[in-house]
Amino acid sequence: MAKASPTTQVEILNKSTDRLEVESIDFFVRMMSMLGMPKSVGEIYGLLYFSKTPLPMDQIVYRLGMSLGSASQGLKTLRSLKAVKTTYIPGDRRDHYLAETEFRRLFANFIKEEITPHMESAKERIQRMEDSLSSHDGQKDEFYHIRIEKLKKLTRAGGRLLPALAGLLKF
Amino acid sequence: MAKASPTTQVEILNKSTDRLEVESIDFFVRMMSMLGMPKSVGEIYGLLYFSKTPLPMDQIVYRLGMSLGSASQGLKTLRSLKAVKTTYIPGDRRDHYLAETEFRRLFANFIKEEITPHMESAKERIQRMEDSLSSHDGQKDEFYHIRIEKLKKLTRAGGRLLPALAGLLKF
DNA sequence: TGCGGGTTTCATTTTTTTTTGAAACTTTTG
DNA sequence: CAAAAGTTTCAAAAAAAAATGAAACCCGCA
Repeated sequence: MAKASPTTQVEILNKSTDRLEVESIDFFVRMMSMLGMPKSVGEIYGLLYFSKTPLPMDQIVYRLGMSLGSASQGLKTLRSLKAVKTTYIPGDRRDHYLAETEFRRLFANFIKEEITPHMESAKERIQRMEDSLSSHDGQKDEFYHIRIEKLKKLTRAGGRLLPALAGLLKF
Repeated sequence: MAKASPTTQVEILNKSTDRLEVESIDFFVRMMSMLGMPKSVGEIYGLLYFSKTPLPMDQIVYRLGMSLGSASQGLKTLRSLKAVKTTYIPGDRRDHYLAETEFRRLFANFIKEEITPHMESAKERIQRMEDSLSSHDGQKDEFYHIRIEKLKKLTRAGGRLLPALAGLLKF
C-alpha cells in the first residue's frame, strides 16, 4: 500500500480523538527526546498511548507515515524499555502493540537500563584516577584527592538515589 | 599561535596529573552527554575540574585543541548552568574560568534551567488535550480521561520531585 | 578617536544520529 | 515443501547537531 502522503496525515482531524492523538504524539516526542530517544520512538509511544486497541506494526507505519525500518527499530527500543507489550490477537499473525502506561514502572526500568550501567563505568574511571594519582605522587597533594573524593560522593549518591527515586513516585 | 597538532595533545602524559586530566575529561564528557550536552562542554568542564588555577579561554583552546568558537560557546553554556565562574586576575584582561565543584548546586540549577521549563509546556499541552476532549465528546469516554489523568499525575510528580531531589542530595 | 587584545557571533563544514528501503530472514500455512 | 506474510537487519541517504574560523564586536587605553 502506498505510504500516506503528507496531506493525508493531516486530512481531517475533526474528531476530538484525532486531535488528542496529535497532542499525544507531540507530548511524547518531546518527553522522549529529553531522555535522549529519537523522534520515531516518541511518535510510536504517543500513538499507542491513546489507542484503545493494540496496533500492529503496519498500522503504526501507516498512521505515522514512517518507514518499516524505523517502526521496527522504534518498537524494539520500546520493548527493551518495557514501554510496550505485545498482545495476541486470535487469527492474526501480526504482533499487536499496546502501550505500558504505568509510568512508575517505565521510569524504574529506564533507570535500570540506561543509567545504572553508566554509573558503573563511572566508578571504574574514578578508580583509574585514584590509581594514577597514588602511584605517582604518593600522598602529597590534597587538592586532587579532594576532587576525586567529590566524584566518588557524586556517583555514590547517584547510584543510591536514582533507583530509590522510582519508589518515591506515587502516581 | 598555532593550534596544537594532534600529536602534541597526547605527547607526554607521564605526569600523573596529566593522566588525571585525561580521565577527568573523559568522565565529564560522558556525564554531560548523558544530560544532553555537547562534547565540547564536557571537555571544558573536565579540564577545569582538576585545574588548580583558573584558566583563560585561550589556554582552554590550546590545551583541548578546540576552536575558539567552540570554547566560547561551551563556556557560555557552562556559565548559564553556573558550572563555571570567572575570576579576576589583576593585570590580565582575559577572563579566567574556574569550575564550580559543588554538584548539589549544579544539579539544582540544571533542573531549574533545563527541566522545569519543559514541565511547564507539558502542562499546557495536557490542558489542550483536555480542551479538545471535553469540547467535543461531552463527558462520555472514560478511557481518554483516565489517560489524560495519568499524564497530569506524571507532570505533577515530576514538577514536585525533581526540584526536591536537589535537596535530598547529601554529598 | 583609533588601536589592539579579547570575546562573541554566525555562515559554512564536518560529524553524528536517525531514517529509509530493499534484501534477508523467520514463521505460518496451504 | 513452497509460497506468503510479517519482521528484522543494514548499507546508503537524509536530517540534525556540533565544530570551525573568520568577521564583527566590545571595551579600555593612549
